[in-house]
Amino acid sequence: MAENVFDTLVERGYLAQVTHEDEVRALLAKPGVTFYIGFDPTADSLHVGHFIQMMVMAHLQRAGHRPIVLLGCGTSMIGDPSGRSDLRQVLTLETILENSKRFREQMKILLDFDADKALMVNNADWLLTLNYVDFLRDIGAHFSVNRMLAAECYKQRMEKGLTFLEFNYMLMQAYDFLVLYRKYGCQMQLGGDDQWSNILAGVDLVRRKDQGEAYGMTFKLLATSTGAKMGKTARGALWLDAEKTTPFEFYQYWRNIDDADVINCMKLLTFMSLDEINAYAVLTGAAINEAKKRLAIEVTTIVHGQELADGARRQAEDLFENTGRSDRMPKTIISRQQLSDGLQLLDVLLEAKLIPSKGEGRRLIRQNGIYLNGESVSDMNYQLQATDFIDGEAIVRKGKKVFHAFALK
RNA sequence: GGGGGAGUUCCCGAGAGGCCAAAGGGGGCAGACUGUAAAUCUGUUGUCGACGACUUCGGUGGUUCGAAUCCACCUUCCCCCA
Repeated sequence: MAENVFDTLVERGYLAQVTHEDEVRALLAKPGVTFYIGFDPTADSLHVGHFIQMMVMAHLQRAGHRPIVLLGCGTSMIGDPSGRSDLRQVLTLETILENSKRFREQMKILLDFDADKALMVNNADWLLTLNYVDFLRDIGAHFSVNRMLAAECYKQRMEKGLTFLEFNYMLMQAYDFLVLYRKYGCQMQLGGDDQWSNILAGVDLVRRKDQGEAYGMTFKLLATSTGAKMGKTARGALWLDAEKTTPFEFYQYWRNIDDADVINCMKLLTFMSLDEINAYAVLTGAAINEAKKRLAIEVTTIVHGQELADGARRQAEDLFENTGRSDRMPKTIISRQQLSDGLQLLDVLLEAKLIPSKGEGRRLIRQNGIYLNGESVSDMNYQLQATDFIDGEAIVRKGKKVFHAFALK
């Protein structure tokens, strides 16, 4: 049954705001609509926030529409002030271009670029060569500063201060839409809900300049049931790059998600059918763990592929449900010579980066947070001994969830 | 261009010559309880050869027995006026 993809997006809970609900729904009923989402390459990897946007594009592409991924190398030179309380660090063009290469690769995770079924373009191609006066007369004339200042996205910045550089960001993004409309017949701009003001500006501009049929739509930002931003780890964002967030860490993030957020995440981050998801929604208590496992394997498979996802899942099972050791766990090699010379446990932990300092290590030991082969260590000056290596391996656990193997060579 | 204010530890934010490694909160980490969840409670949160020592309060110099606190210059940010 060919359902309207617009309804799918609504049902799965992506939708936040639409400029013209009825028209957009009618437009998306028939395949062939070209739409775009912009991504500013301000970091060297995409993260889960971008992943949601990619999921939306994938749903639309599967329904026969044509996505344009707009790499914002030009806009990154400015920095989007929307919803930010501080000035973005100014990046060099070199960094931006390097980042955009990675974005380009990661987009292929969910989008099919064969035979122009999806396009990828870069706004540096038209923004960097703009003539200032021409641009002001042609585009700037259509913007009301009064309206811009009233926009929600600048609220925070009205208190802390906003530079003219950043203030121009909205014009750049609006101009992007106009360019894509003219060049590719792109009719819709999508984005996270924080982009609503910028998207509206673009829709207005296309309508004013070309009397074009332009529409905009935003999607909810990934948030927990309590409203906090989701996708944060101790070391920053939850990245899609396996070098920055390992598949195991990635899997574990979803495996440990709040009960209240599992179903929502399934809808937003996997392609599981709503029927199937609803079957998980009835679970209560400890049974919800089944839903978390399913969520984790589904998302990890999409992002890292089946092989790595399975590896992550098995590592989790080995560590938490089975023996407490895994062939895949992080490992540090220790030589017999080092051991016989005398090895302080604290030094080794530091070396393996399980602790950032010895002070932290001592605190952990004092609070019973370090385990050697399953036994809590209480001696701060503990020296590793040959008997600690069972089958040539000593397993250290920090807290409940961080495992590390030390192998004797 | 003129005037005023501010930069403190991961973040917010107290401190106003010794009692300051610096209140309080948030966050983080660990423990208890659990279901690898949440909530709650407890402890902890600069570094090290650790009842001591060393390095931190935007930067550089200075005053002082002693400076996050006083002075000078520099720097960044904010506010008001133009």
